[in-house]
Amino acid sequence: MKDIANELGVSISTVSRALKDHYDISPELIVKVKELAQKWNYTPNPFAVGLLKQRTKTIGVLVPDLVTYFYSSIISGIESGARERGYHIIIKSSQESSQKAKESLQNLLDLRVDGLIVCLSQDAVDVSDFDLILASEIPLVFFDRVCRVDEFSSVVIDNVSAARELTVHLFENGYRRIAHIAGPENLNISRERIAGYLEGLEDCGLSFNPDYLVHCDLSIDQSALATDQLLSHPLPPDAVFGVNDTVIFSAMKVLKKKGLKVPCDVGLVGFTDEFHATVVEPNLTAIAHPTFEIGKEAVGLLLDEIQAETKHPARQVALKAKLIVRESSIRKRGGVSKVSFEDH
Amino acid sequence: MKDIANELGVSISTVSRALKDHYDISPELIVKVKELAQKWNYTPNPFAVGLLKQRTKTIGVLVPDLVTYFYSSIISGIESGARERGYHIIIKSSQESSQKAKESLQNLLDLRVDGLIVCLSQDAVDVSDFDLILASEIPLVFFDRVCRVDEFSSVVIDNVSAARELTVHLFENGYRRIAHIAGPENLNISRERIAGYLEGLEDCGLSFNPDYLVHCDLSIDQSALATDQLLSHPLPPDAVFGVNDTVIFSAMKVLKKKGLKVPCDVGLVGFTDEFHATVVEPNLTAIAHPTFEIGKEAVGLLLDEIQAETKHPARQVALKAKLIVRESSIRKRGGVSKVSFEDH
DNA sequence: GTGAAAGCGCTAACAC
DNA sequence: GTGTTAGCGCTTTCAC
Repeated sequence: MKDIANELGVSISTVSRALKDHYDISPELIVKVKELAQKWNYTPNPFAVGLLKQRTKTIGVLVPDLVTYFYSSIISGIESGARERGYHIIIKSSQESSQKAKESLQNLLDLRVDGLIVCLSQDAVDVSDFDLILASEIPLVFFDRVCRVDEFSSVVIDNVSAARELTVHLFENGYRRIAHIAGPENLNISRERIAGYLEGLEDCGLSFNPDYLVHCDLSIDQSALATDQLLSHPLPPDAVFGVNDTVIFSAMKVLKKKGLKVPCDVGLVGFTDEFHATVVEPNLTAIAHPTFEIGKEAVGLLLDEIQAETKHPARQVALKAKLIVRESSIRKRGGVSKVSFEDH
Repeated sequence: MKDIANELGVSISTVSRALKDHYDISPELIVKVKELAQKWNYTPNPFAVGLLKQRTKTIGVLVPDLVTYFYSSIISGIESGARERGYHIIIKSSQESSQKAKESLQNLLDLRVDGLIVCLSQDAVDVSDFDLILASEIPLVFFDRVCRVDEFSSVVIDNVSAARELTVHLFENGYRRIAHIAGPENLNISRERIAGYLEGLEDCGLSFNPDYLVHCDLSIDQSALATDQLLSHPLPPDAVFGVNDTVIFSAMKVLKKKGLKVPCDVGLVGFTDEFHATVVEPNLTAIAHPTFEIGKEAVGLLLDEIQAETKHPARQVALKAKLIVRESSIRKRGGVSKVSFEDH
């Protein structure tokens, strides 16, 4: 910029104004300045601008894990939305640890991002970490695993009604002993899906058997253990509804190993994203998350808050999740399993 | 910082020095300053530092797509390596378009990142976009899909020997008409895997049949078409080696739909990452990419270049890829298919 | 051992 | 219409 000013024999501020089409700079000068800027491919130094304006056009994204399809596709939505509105994203993974989450959050604050999009880590119990954010007045939007929804905006899916729908779906397909492998109780997604499961049972006139509700920490190993536990029951369940992907795939492996057939002996449904569900055999009946949209919506809410003149109240957006019926919950005509046979 | 100086009745520069344990600041002062900084949770403004030092502790990552496991797991490796060394990552997706890649690259340069990690988009033909980077002297490391390896460092796997190994593996399992669905020829990965395929055929004393080498653009639809084309051959192949994940999964679906059994009628192998391969049925024999390590290695090379006093020459790291033998290429004992039967 | 001052690149209020 | 100046937050040379 200085060079341009020198070259054209004008002052730096004139150049600055010319570059932003300020109303009272002579048109010829504007053209000349812009040509030169182009030629020397000048781009404004974001640090200088950031220092001056206290904004960075950058948003921080904190997810529990980068590898899982669920998160990577949400990130894809975030990236796409951010790009459209001229923002950049800095990504951090908490690796499901609230300790690392805290550090990353601090990092992002230190970097002076304009806003944050966060999904809680699995072990997030003490959510007071977010006091810091509240104090700093940096807009934050949670997605999926949320907390303090009165204070921060969030994007979720309607877990309760989706879980209810899944449960009723299993009932309608002849399953009567419907079990649920739930996630950690500190997470809203676990609690809400349990609630929906219970509502679903009630809708169907089934009584709740506490033995059929087991918890696990969402790891492959623990899910396998949970499945084992269910199967070792004197009257084992004839259907399992899993809180998420990992749990369901793990359960499926255990069932196969024991020689139990899905959907014949045991029906299987879960919350999952679109990709995996169609790759396993049998294809999985599941609540499909609109992952890309979750990302888009989250970044939309966030940028609205960032660009708002006055402080927004927290908003909560619940996206519609869809039950996709595939093979794992539909007993083939005439293919009544021994388990369900005993039952009828 | 100003507040701390005022509070303690010293100058700003003293505070600055105290915070970095400068040798000739009195120890008591250092303690006091640090306490206050802690209390008011002061963190240096990265814009001010960036402006002054012309470095940002930020690296830009440009990938063809964020959703695919291959890329998301590499990003995970990058994030992890960057975190360890105190760097942050800004992520951009080119969505496989070289036009978008160019824009993103420009964005990242504008942001004054300290370095770049890039994987070419599928249609990258004109690699002169990178002249810009060379001119700007910002370190750049390519991974997987690379170009201009004399000018930029890169992290790849040894595609030629891996493809060769795959081909020989098929031969050893009784397959004789081995086809290859290749990717776009502008990509090094396609060319190298074709080369390995040809070497493998030669090793086995098989002659190369040009009909058995088809190209596709890596999309699901085109892979399906390519598979159809191979199957419609008067003497269709008894094994298919696919250039990557998508191609193989697509081929598998087509084969299933036509009622052909894998591995019995047609053997199937490919280049893939670890997750999907064990989820499909039959499990896929494949060259496993050490994705996390690719990311780690790339960020390692990059940070070495960033932190080097003098300009490094470009380095090329080739990681060992491993053949993981699973079900899709092993004919069951006695289970000779009609196709292979004709052949023997 | 500590302070004053310049300057990193840019903008905007205020001059003229 | 255009130039001058102050200042965003910080580091560092030079002075004392």
